[in-house]
Amino acid sequence: MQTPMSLNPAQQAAVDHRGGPLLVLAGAGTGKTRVITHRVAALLDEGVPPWRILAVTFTNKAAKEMRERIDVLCEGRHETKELWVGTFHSICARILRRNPEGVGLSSHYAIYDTSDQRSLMKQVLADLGVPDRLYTPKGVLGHIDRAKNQGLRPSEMDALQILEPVATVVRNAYTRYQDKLKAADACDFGDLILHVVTLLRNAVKPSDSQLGDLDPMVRMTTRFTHVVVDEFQDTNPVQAEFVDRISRNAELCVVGDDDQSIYGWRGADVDQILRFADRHDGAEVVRLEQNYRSTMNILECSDAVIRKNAGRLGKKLWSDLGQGDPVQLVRLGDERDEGRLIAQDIYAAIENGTDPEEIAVFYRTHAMSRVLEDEVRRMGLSCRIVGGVAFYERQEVKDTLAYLSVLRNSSSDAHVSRIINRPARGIGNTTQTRLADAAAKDGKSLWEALLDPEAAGLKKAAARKVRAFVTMMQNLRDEMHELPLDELLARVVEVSGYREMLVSDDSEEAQARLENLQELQGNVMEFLQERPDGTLDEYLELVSLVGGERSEGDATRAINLMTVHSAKGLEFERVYVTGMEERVFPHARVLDDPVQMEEERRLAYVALTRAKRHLTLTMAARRRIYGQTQVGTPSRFLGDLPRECIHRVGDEPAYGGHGGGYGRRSAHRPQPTRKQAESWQNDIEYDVDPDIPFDDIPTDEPEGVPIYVGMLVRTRTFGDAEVIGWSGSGTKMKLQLRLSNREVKTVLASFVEPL
DNA sequence: ACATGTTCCCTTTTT
DNA sequence: GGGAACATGT
Repeated sequence: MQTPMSLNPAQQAAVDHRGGPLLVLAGAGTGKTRVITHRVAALLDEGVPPWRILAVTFTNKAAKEMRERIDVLCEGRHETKELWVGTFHSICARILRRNPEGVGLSSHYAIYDTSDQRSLMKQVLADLGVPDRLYTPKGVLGHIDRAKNQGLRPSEMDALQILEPVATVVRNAYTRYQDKLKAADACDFGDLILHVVTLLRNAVKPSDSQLGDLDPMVRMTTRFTHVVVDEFQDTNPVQAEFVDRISRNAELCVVGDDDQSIYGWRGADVDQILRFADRHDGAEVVRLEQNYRSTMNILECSDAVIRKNAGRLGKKLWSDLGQGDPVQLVRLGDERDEGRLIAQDIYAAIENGTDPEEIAVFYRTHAMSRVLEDEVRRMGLSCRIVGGVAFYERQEVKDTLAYLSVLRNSSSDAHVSRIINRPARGIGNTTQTRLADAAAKDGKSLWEALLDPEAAGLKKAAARKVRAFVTMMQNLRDEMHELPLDELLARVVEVSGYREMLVSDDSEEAQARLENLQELQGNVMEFLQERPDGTLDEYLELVSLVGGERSEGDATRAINLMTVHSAKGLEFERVYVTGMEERVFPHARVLDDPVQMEEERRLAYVALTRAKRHLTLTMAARRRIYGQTQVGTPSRFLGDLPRECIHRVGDEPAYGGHGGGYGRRSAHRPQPTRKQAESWQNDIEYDVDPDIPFDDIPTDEPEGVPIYVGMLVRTRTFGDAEVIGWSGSGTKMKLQLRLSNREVKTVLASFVEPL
C-alpha cells in the first residue's frame, strides 16, 4: 500500500508538470485521484488563488472526497472553500445561476428530472398529434438527449443522421419541448450543460472591449488559471466543449483511462482521450501503470478480459502486492442460491474481522438487486443499495419538494399537477383535464388556470375545491418569507394534509414514508447548518443535482450493493460480481453489436478491478427474468480468465467463446467433484447444486432440443436463420433470429426447427 | 371520484 | 414478477 502522502516518480511528474496541457493516462488503481489532489494542493502552495482553480469530478461523492483530501494535504494553509470542485452538472448550475436570463430562465428556475421530462414530452407529442405507439416520450427524449450531449439545438440535428420521418418528428418535438420548458421556467439535465456552453459561446468578445469585461460570462472564460478533469474518458462532446471554453485562460490537466469508458450510451466518446493531443497543442502525456490496489491474480484476470478489446491505447498494469488469493469462480443453481452463497460467505468474512464497508456486491442491472438484498438481510447483515431508487426519488419526498418548488415558482406545470390532488382533495382526473385544457387554450400555465376555475368550465363543487387548494398555497407562500427553511418544510407537510394522510394510514408503508419525511427534515437542517444563509432556490438545486446519491449520515456499517456502473471509482477489500452469464453480463442487448460489446468488456474490467484482495465471480444456471426462468450459459468473460489465477467451485463451466453454447459440448466435460465444492467453504452449509451438470438443468423446452446462441434453425416464413437470443420458456419461448439478410426477428420457438 | 381489477410492457447502464 | 396505464364497478 502506498502511504497517502507519497508519490511514485510518474505520479510526481504529473503533479509537477506545468506550462501546457497534460493528459494523465492512468490505469485502474494507479492513484489518479491522488495525482489530482496533490496537484491542486501543490498549486495552492505555489500561491495560486483557490478561486482560480476548477476541479471537475464525475460524481458528487467524488467531489466531496476530493475536497476532503485536499483539505488534509493543505493542513489549513489555504482557503479551500473557494476552490471550485464539482461535477459538470453542479459546476454548470453554479455558472448558470450568474446569468439565467441569458437563456430565458428566471432565477427561480426548476431542474426537471426524468419523470418531469416524460410528462412534458407526453404533452408535446399529444400537441403534435403524433401516433403514440411509434413515438414514445422515452424514445423521443432519447434522441433529444443525444443531441444535447453533442451540443446540438433543433436546427443542427442533421448531424445526428436520424432517418426520416423520425428526424422531422424529433426536431419538431425538440423545438416544442424547449418552448414548454422555457414556459415552465425549467431546464433539464442536458440543458444545464448546453445552456452554459451557449452562454460561453456567445461570450467571445474582443478582450479589450469595455463591455466584454463587464459580461459575467466573459469573465467566466478567463477566471480559471488551472483546470483539472477526472474520469475524462467519460466526457461527452458538450462537456468537452465546456472544458475547452472554460479553460481558455487556464492550464488544463485531464486524467482518464480509455479502458474504463463505460458511458458511451450517454454520449461519452472514447476518442475524446485519443484526440486530446490534437485539440490541445503541445499536450504532454504521462502514463501511470503501477497499481496499488489489487493483487496480481486479480490484475491478471482483469487484464485477460480487457486485452481482447481492439482499439485501446494499451497498458499493462503491475503490482507488488503479491499473487494473492485466486479469483473464485462459483456456479450455482439459481439466483436465490447465488444470493444465499454470497450472504453466507460475507457473513463468514465479517466474523473473521472484515469491515462490512469493505465488502461490495455488484450486479449488471438494478432488477437483480432485490434477491441479493433479500438474502443478505436474511443473513442478518445490514446492507445499503447504492443508487437504485434514491432517496430523492421516493414519492413522498418528491411530492414535498414539489410543494416547495411551486411555492417558489408556480409556472412549472409538472410540479403543480404532481401535488394538486396529493393528498386526495377531491380534484380528480376530469377536473384536472379540464383545467389543463383551459390552460392550453389560453396559453397560460396550469397554475394561472387554477386562479379562475369557472373560466375552465368547472362546476361549483369542483371550483370550490380548486379554490381551497389555491388559498392554501397562497397562505403558505405568505408564510414562506418569514419562516426559515426547515420550519417552512414542516408547515408544508402539516398544512397540505400530507402528514395527516400518512398518519391516518397505519400500513407499514405509510410509516416508512413518514420516516422518510422526517429524514428530509433532517436533511434540510443539515443543509442549513452547512450554509446558514442558504436559500430555498439553492436547496432545491442541490437536491436535484445530488439526485442519484443517497443521503449521507447513516452511520451503520453496512455492506454495499450496487450496479457495476455505480462502482466506478470505488474500491473494496472483497468484491462479488454476480450474474456472470451470457445475456446478463454481457447484457442480451449488446450481443450482436461489436461496439457495445467492447463497452461491455470495459464494464467487466471496471467490475474486476474494484477488488483489492478477494474477488468472487458468480453465475447461476437458471435465473428468473421477467418472472420467467431462463437458462444461462457462462459469460464469455469467464472464458478469458487465465486458469492459473482462478479457482472454480462447481463443475467446469462451458466456456462461452463466440456463440458459446451449452448442451452439446458439455458431454465432453469432466464430471464435477464434490471435493472441489467442499474445499472452498467447508465450514459453511450452503444450499447449492454444484453437481448439476448443465445438461441436466431442467428446462421447459418442449422436446428438450438444446438451444444456444449461434445455433442455426429453419423457419417456414423467413428461411434459415441464426439464433442470437431467446426469452421465455415452454410454449411461450421466443427466439431472436438473425435472418440471412441480417434482419433481426423475434418468433415463437414452436415455429422453428433445428437445422 | 375513487377503489378495484386487468393488461401490458418491461430492463441496461446515470449526472 | 412488478409497476404503470387503462378499464370497470360502486
